[in-house]
Amino acid sequence: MEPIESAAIERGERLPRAFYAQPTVRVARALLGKLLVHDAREGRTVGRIVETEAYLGRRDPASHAFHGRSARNASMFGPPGHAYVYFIYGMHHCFNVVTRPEGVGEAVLVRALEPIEGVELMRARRGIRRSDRELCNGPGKLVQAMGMSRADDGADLVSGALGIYAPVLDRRDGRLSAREIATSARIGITRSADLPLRYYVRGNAYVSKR
DNA sequence: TGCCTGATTGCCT
DNA sequence: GGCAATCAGGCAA
Repeated sequence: MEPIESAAIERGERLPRAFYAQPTVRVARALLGKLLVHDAREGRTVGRIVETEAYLGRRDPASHAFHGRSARNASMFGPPGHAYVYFIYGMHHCFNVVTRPEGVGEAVLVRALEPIEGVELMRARRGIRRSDRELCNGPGKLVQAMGMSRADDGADLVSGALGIYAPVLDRRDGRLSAREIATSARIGITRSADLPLRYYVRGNAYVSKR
């Protein structure tokens, strides 16, 4: 993946609904290198997705959807291309992208971003003394830095203030080659802890854990 | 660098 | 009642 040249990485096309409806593992890998953009009242923040995890719904014991639909996970069962934002550990939120057709209940957790634009706004939200590397290198951190909240649960990523774009870096539109993507077990779970469903950009300094 | 722990609250096989 | 897809800070080495 190309390094950050400046704050001026050009946004390309916004990802269409069909992108999110694909198999969850494919979406989790394809999201690496894409730009998450949030236009908030205070300003725009943009981060390049460098780490994701796939959660495979009712066939995955580690997924919130494993035991079926509930009030908390309802948006996970909704149409693809919407956000699933949940509250965890009494103080943090995590941001997921809903995949597959409505009713299936699968999603991709976004675990880390490389800050691209609005870095000072991110720093203000996260605490002034933080290095760039500490702004978005974890699922709770990036939600805070991007100014997202539980209010974004269910938000449509295809239209609205929160969206994902394919950057115009080169002819590949930010797509990564297979060898640029590393795979590991998912972080912080106890069930199905051995499954290799975490994906991250190999060698990228903004990933949450090596 | 890496391990351990406290904080804090919504939700429930 | 117990646990959870986390984070930050403290301490030892």
